[in-house]
Amino acid sequence: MAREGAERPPEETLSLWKREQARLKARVVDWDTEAWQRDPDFSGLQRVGGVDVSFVEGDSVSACVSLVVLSYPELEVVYEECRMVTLTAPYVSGFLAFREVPFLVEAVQRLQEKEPDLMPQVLLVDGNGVLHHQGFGVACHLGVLTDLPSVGVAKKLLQVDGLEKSDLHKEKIRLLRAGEDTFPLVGGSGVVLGMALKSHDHSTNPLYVSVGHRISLEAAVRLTRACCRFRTPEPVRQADIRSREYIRRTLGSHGPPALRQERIQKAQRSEACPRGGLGEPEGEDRSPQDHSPDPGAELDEPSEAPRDSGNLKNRAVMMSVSTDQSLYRAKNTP
DNA sequence: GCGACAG
DNA sequence: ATCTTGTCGC
Repeated sequence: MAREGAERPPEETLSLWKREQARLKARVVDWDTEAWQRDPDFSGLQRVGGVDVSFVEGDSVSACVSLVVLSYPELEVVYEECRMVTLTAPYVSGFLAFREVPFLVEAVQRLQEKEPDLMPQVLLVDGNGVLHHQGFGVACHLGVLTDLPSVGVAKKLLQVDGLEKSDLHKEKIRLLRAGEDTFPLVGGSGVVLGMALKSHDHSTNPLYVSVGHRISLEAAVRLTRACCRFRTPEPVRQADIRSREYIRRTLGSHGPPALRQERIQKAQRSEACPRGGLGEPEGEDRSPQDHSPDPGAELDEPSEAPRDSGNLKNRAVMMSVSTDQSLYRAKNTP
């Protein structure tokens, strides 16, 4: 029973969502709070988390939420969890968090219960941080609700506050050389909202990095860069790969019958070319050859004093942050 | 009708 | 997000 896509919520709901974003935005800390963030080599950083949500084709409410934790600097997966969920809110640009964040928070809570020692010291999130309509994208949202440092890594530019894919913007992209180049994304107010980062020598489209929570933009970009083996940073990439794989394993024998045949042929084609090249064909990092070698508190008054995000005492803070379910449930037309 | 549109 | 085909490079 693949339920059909949810419709756009009424203005009343969007209004409530905006208020919530404005309320939580006050809790965002956009500077470094951890010692490792200031260290040139990130010494002290040992665990980087990544989250992603993949969807079941033909079904806009069934999805797989995955949370992975990679060791740093090895970037090897030390924790992984995939879980099927039923989304309650539709996707509306600017309100991605209301669709995904409740499940991401739950994933972090389960990690806290099962393997507290593996709690990541920072989360890389697929989406924007402060580079957002209300200055509070999904990366900020998740960061604030969990009180974990977080970074927003988007694959497409969200055209907000004067930012646009103008010819000038495209020209700046063309000028990015080594796979480490960046240029600032300056909003209309003159504030730097994020950085465009050419994460890979052979990738055309840059990543759009912005502050999520408890980290400076400088450290956020440096960290993202340090986590990139391919175009997308490994934590996010691994979360993506594994959530997709989970859906394949789970719905492999069922799912949309009409599409199964092609799915099989695709799988066979992938196996035909086991080793992939380095380049990620034109911006996207979804090519069959893209497989890497292995398959696989009260923050009301932010203090300048660095806190250890790995300190489990802070996790209690997370539990205290309410996630009013009604706010994350789309009220569609009666 | 046209442009926008994180995931 | 998801789907698609081909193409380049090692």
